[in-house]
Order: sequence, then C-alpha cells, then structure tokens
Amino acid sequence: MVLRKKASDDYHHGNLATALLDAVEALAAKFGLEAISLRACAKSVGVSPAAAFRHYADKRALLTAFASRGLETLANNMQAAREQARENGEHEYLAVGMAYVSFALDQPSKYQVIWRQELLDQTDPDYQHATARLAGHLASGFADSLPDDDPNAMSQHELLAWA
Amino acid sequence: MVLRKKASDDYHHGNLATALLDAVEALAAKFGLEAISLRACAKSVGVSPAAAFRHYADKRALLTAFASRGLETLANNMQAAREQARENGEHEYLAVGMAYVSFALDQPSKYQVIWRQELLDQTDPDYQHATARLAGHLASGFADSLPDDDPNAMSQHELLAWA
DNA sequence: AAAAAAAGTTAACAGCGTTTACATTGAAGC
DNA sequence: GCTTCAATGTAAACGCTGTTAACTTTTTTT
Repeated sequence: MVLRKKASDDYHHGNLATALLDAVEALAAKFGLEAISLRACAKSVGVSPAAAFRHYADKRALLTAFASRGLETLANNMQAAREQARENGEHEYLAVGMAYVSFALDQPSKYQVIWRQELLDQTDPDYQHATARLAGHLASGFADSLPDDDPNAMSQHELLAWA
Repeated sequence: MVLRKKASDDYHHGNLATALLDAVEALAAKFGLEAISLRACAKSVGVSPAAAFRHYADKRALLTAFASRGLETLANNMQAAREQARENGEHEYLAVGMAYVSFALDQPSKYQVIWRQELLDQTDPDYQHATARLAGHLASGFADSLPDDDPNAMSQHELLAWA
C-alpha cells in the first residue's frame, strides 16, 4: 500500500480514479446521465482527457465502477437497516425495502445508472460482487408478500429476472 | 394527399421518411440499438446525412417515429388477436398477452426501442397516440389475474406505472 | 413561363471516445 | 545520491457523431 501526502501537487493527481467517479456523480446530478462524457469528467477534475484511460479501460468501465460504488453504498445501507430492524424486533424485509426506496429518492443519479445495463460491463468483478451483495439482501424478504402498494415490488421483480 | 409515380428517380427520393425508418430497423437488427447513427441510416438509404433533417427534427425524432410505428404494429396485432379470441369465445386478455410476447420475441429490436424512454420524445403526438392505443388494449386484461408465471406481468406493471 | 416550395447537396462546426508518442514524476536499487 | 523504472500525466491526432448553413435541383403552384 502506497500512501501519498497531498492530492493537489501538480502533475500527479494522487487519486484520479475516485476523483473521476466523483466527477461522474456531480455531472450526472447536474446534467443527467445521458450528458456524461469522459472529456467533461476529465476537464471537471482538471486533467487531460487521455488521463482517464490510465485508470479505466474505456467509458463503460468508468460508468461500471460508478455503478458498483453506488451498489455497494446501497448494500451498506440495507445491511445497516437490517441490523437495526433486527435489534428492534421489526421485519427485516421492510427495512430493506425502505433502504431501497430511500436510496432511489435521495440519490436519483446513482440509482438510475445502476439499472442501465446497456451502459455497464456486467462481466466486471467488482460490479458482480456488488450486485451479488444486493441480491442477497433483496432475497431476504422475497419469500414474503410483495404487497401491491409497495413501489419497489416491481423493481424486485426486475432484479430477480436479471440476477 | 400527393402521390408519386416512382421512388427511385434520382434527386428526389420519393419516400425518404419511411425509408429512413426501414434503415433504422435494419441497422438495429444487425448492430443493435446503441450502434444506430443518423449518418449510417442516411448512407444505407443512399442519401446525404443532412437530408434526414428535412423529415425529422433530430435523431430523437427519428427514433420516436420508429418507436411509434412499432407501437402501432403491436397495437394492430393485439386488436386482431382480440377479435379472433372473441369470435372463438376465448379470453381476450390472454390473446393480448400472447400478442405482446410474440411481438417481443419476433421483433426484438422494435420491441426494445419502445421502452427506451431516454431515447424518445414523449411529447410527440404520434407517439402518444400509439401508446394510448396500446394502453387501451393492455387495460383490457388488467383487472384479471396477472399470473406469476406470465413473463409479461412485469411489463404490464411497467406500462401502468409509466402511462 | 415564372415563382415558390420541397427536398436534396456539400462543407463545415464542435464534441465525442480513443490511440499514439512523448514528458514528468515518485519510488527502488545500487 | 544518482540511476533506472514504472506509474501517471500531456498534446496531438483519428475517425466518428449530431447538427447547421448556404446552395442547388426538382416539383408544384400560380
């Protein structure tokens, strides 16, 4: 593991990979997913367009990494919600559903990219790991009711069909 | 209404608007939806790129017209299936579901573009008319069971949420 | 036949993803 | 401490994209 003192030296950025992910997040929130471009991300980070290719094989890889980060965050939220529900003796699958809906509402740009399969590389190991985690949490409440007034019932259907 | 004698004169194509739609269909079937470009469509029709803009405001309008044509076809299929089911005393909603699934399987490229909202102009009158027709047919069997082993149950959910 | 409208053309613009060749930097080994 | 080397940046170019502007040709209308 190599540690760096500053991220703002000059030539070397220090953390360009995650800085690019942050740029994706910011641009997606501002202009929408479709408007995202590698060049714009690079410019917003203050780096040349080609620099991005030192860290991601192509645009698809960058978006896949961004989606993976979002999936991991969502999985973390679900895990925390489940543990708290278990402590309080509440239904875990409800907590999972709530975490899902909260994520979708609070972070729409992160949420949307997760399901845009045509933009992602589904063979990516990190992505597969993240989706496996998420599927595990979703499966926790799947044997149950799927209440019709639950807005994420359809999305669970989707997830199952795709995973 | 203006009639033309030939579609292959020289300068004037005669039916460029629908020829471009056919080109979209052919290219989508061959290379996938994401690979479709205005320039490729124009070239495949044998016309300059700029010519497309005499008939469609932009690429989105072309894709929307293509989606509308697909939706109308699907609605026609459903209508025919319903009438035949009624004659035979069968369930109409089943016929509608069958027509839907058949369309999705037989014409995958047409089917896919229909649901790619981010590529379409949902304010387009033709598109709205087509979707309204389709929603009407789908609603015919919606009060009924939504059997879990019916592959288009989810899609009906989707359609309802979006229409 | 003249004028107007419709439907093409070529050429250009800015932006895109991506590659190639080169420059700079930080770390490792002598 | 110098040299070497890999990591990480740059600049410039390629071919592609959607789109526009100015112009030409054809068809229709008057």
